[in-house]
Amino acid sequence: MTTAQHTPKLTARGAATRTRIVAAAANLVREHGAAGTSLDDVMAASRTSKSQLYHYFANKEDLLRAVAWQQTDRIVEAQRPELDQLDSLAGLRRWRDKFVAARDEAQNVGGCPLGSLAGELADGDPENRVVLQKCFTAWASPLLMGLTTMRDQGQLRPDADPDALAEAIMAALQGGLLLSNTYRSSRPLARALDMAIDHVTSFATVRGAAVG
Amino acid sequence: MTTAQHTPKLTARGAATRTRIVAAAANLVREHGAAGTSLDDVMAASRTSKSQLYHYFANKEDLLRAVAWQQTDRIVEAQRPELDQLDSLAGLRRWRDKFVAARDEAQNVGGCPLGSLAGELADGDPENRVVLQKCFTAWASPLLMGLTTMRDQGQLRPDADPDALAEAIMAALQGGLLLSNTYRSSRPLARALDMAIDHVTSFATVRGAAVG
DNA sequence: CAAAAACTGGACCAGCAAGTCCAGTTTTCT
DNA sequence: AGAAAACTGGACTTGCTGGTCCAGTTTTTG
Repeated sequence: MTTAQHTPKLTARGAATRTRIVAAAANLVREHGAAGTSLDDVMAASRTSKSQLYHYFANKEDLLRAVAWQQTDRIVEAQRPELDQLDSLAGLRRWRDKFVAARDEAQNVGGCPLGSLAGELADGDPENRVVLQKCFTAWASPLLMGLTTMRDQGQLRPDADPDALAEAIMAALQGGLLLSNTYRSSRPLARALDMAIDHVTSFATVRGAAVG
Repeated sequence: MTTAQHTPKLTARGAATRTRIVAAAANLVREHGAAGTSLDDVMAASRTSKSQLYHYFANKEDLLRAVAWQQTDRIVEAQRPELDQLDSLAGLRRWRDKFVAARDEAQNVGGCPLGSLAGELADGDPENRVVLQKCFTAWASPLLMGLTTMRDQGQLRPDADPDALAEAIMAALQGGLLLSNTYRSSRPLARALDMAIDHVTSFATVRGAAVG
């Protein structure tokens, strides 16, 4: 992904410091949520000082936006092996399995790092929403491409709308993660994703069913 | 719904005060989220004092749990006309339409009041999760009953699992609301719910299709 | 009608939050 | 080399937060 930020000129050391800050903040946000993460925590975890934070970021929300980018990179990167072959029903199912397994490994604690960020940031600065939208789009992009390929190859009927399908899958994913976190069980997520995949399957042609 | 709390003995005035506090807190939480709502805000909005808050609630989380109950009541109550006839595909679609319309009326600002509460409370006191689970269950309950009826009446195939269907619908709903809030558009919600209803439809019998 | 219990108001506190300031060091550029 | 710009540390300020305390009033109850 490498979602480059518009950071004009940075020394090697400066860039490293900035990266360290964002990484530390991302870890904290993943564990305690955005509101539950103080700048002091970020300072301690990244071994930096207040003035450095404000040297690299305008304010906390600005830092949080950078965290959103980083999370997106991280998520997309972690799922690259699966996302890269999301061009068949079988590939979609592998992606689902990996996701559910990952949640179980994390004992279903903590929702989607991007989803919780969205919940806390979406009602703030309008700039936040722009960033979050781009993050979701970036995340869904491999999904969208895979679905488009499937349709173009004739695995899905021509009337299948890859855009609508991808968006619905993302919704199922987010909602599933929220419920799974609340119930401390991967079951809601699994059911939500199964529903989403069944939905895609309902657009499959004979050929698509054979491939998938 | 009337999810009664275990409030031992309360004077008429005391009960009124308590209700006033919860209602005010619920409004604030709906607008600014749980973390964004201070007890001072609640005091001002409910015309009460600190000591009253702590007379009726053990601490902020306790108040927030009461808010979750109240939100659930409110949600279920608001949708009673539709939820009561959720025993056909047509009824399900009416419910969907009402929901999407309501979101558009609210200009898609603010996510699900219960969903955002879940995001912020689920990782705190374990008691929080118990309450949230009960809230989601209460919300999904009419859905579950409707789907069960549909299966028992032969509108859905015997292998349809009302429990799984209801949970998947809730996930689609929550995820759809999150994305709709982020995109300030009801489109993601509409697509997610359409997917969910299509999923139910895929279990419909000839008879069910006729009724729905 | 009194005493007990329920209720109320608001002053107060300690801690922590984001954000500011500035004096000093290191790196970069010419 | 030497000035400018980038970078660094940390003390400090201001405001708010959840939570405590207690003195006083109202309501309930024996």
